[in-house]
Amino acid sequence: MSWTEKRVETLKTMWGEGKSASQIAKELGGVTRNAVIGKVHRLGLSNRAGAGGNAKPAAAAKETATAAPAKEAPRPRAAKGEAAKPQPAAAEPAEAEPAPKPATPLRKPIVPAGQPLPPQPSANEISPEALATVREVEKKSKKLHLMELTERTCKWPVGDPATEDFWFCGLPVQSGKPYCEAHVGVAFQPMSSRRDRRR
DNA sequence: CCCTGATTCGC
DNA sequence: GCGAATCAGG
Repeated sequence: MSWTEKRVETLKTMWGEGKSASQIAKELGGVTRNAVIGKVHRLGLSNRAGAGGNAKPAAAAKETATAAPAKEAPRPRAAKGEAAKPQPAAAEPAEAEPAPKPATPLRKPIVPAGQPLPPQPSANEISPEALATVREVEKKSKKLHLMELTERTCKWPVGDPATEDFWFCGLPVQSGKPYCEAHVGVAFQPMSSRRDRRR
């Protein structure tokens, strides 16, 4: 497919209407959203500024270069069958989580027999609302076992690690975080009403 | 995971 | 000029 005047017209119109590149591509057919975006840029209307006068040049000057002139990153674009992969490799999500964890680290779910149970993160020390939510979610939890956890399953521990009544939430995690929405909510609580247990 | 636009560069 | 691949963010 080529960019006939008619197609370009449709593109301009839709883009002007705020339609997404993928929507436009779908409408036009025979092109991908990349093609649409590429065309949009070439037409100089990337800014979403309706055709005509561009009152907002912007575009350039981002935060890429910053204040490090000495260390210019060339970022050679690997193309088709050429060049190697300068990619820094993906990170290992299963390990190392800087996120504030509940009282029970999932480092080692196994608990030596005869040990006092670690405080249940879902038990005390959290707001009533959050607690209620967690309780709710626990019902829906997938009850996954350690080996069943993936990068995108909630790793919130539920139950007694020393018994069979132990599993991980397993619900879909919230982008990035190690937990599902509900558990992120309680895990990232700004410690405050953390009333100390008299002890 | 889904999605979005932005950019680069071989073609 | 084109657009896939990639990057970057939601």
